[in-house]
This record gives sequence, structure tokens and C-alpha cells, in this order.
Amino acid sequence: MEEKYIRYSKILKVLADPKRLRIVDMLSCGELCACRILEEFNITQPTLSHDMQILANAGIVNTRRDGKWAYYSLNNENLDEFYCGLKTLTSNKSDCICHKHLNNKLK
Amino acid sequence: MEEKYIRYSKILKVLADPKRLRIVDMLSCGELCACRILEEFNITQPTLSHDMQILANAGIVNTRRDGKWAYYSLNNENLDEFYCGLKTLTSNKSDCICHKHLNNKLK
DNA sequence: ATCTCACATAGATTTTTTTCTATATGCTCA
DNA sequence: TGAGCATATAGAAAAAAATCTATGTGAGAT
Repeated sequence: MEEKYIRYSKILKVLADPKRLRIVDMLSCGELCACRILEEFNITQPTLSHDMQILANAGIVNTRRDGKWAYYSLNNENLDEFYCGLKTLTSNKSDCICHKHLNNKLK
Repeated sequence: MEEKYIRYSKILKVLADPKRLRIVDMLSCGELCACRILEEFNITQPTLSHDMQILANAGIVNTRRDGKWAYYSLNNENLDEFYCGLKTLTSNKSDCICHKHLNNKLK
């Protein structure tokens, strides 16, 4: 199996969970503290910690430690690259919104 | 949990498998017969059949039966909607490549 | 220094997913 | 009609993921 399918499927797997998806949505408008995220879910703290690690390992979120608090934010660069690449992968090549966007940028 | 997260995560889960992702890539340039897809993988026929059902149930591929052959193609309408919605979901709202694209189309 | 609070880690259990073998279905052609 | 082929379904086994309880760690406050 080509490496790119494995790479993309790993990120997809990380996003393929309702609560992780909701976490990403919550972070889409800015950084949040772990305790703030936890408030929104009916899960235990270790479960959230585990999920945040999964998101961080996949390069989807950045982690920042401040004293005893942990702050998370989206890694937008990686996310955009992922979306673009995924769309390219599964679109009829040479007619990709991603390419159009990049081309516009280059003009 | 809001319904939209569940809905998107179901589709993400379906795509979160290297071989299914590769199948989608193979189909991105046109319809293929099941037997043609099977040639590319080291899996048994029932495994492929199962995966194609998963892809079809998620609305990612269309199925067409012709005699004893099964043909599959991408459901591009659903896929585009999915990409767009996912990007919107996880992007800082009001600054979405998807919106820009749609706006351009409308002009 | 020690207590508390926020978070991380370990380990176990349950649930879900993958993928196989065996078999059924249903079409086509001699 | 019956043989052969492509695909689907059933059921089981194995692998992976989710999520809990218990406990560890490290920072800040008293």
C-alpha cells in the first residue's frame, strides 16, 4: 500500500470520532484550556487527555503548557495541507479546487 | 453530541482505511468493476465486497449492477458536500475556501 | 514543606473493526 | 437445465480502539 494512503488514513482515523471532531470545532475559533474542553463532554479527564494526545500526535493540534494548565490550538497549516491533499487524492486530478486556489495565490 | 459531528465522523471513519482511501482514489477518474479493483489488493473477494458496501452505505460510492458484474463510481456530489462541510466545521468560520469557491461560481 | 489542583500515565475491560473461510445468490452461456 | 463465474452474506477469530479506575507528576499556594 502506498505510503500516502496510510498517512492520510491515520489523520482521518483521528478525526473519525464525534468528540474529537467537536474538539476541533471548538478549537477552530482559538486556543482553549483542557479544563474548558472537558466541561463540554461527559467523559473522564483521562479520556480527554488521551484524545488530546491522539490529536496532537496526528499534528492536528498544538499543545502549550502554562504552569499546571494545558492549552490546545489547531495546527491550521497541517489541517489545510491535509484537506487539500485529501481533496486532491480523491478528486479527478487536474480539476482540483486546491490547485485552483494555489494558482490564484501564485498570480 | 450534536448530530453533525456524528454524521461527519461516520464518513470519516469509512475513509479512514488505507485500502478504502485507495479505492476512492482509483474511482476518482471513473467507474470501475469490482474485479478490477480486487486485482490491486491483497485481500479476499468478500473483504472487498464488504468494503464496497461500507463505502456505498456512506454515500461515497454509487453501485451499478450489470449482469454478474458490479460497477462502482464516486458519488461526487456527496463527497464535495462532505469536504466542504468538514472544512467549514473545522475552520475559523467566514473564511472558508469552500465559500470562496461557491461565490466564484455564482458570479 | 506539604497540600491541592490540573493533567498525564498505566492497566484493564468492553466495544468496534477487520478480515478470514464457508456458503449462498443470481446471471450467463453451452 | 446445469455448469461456471462474479459477487454477496454469514459467522467466527483476531486486532484495534475507546474509556474506565487507580495512581503518578509537577506547579503553585499556604
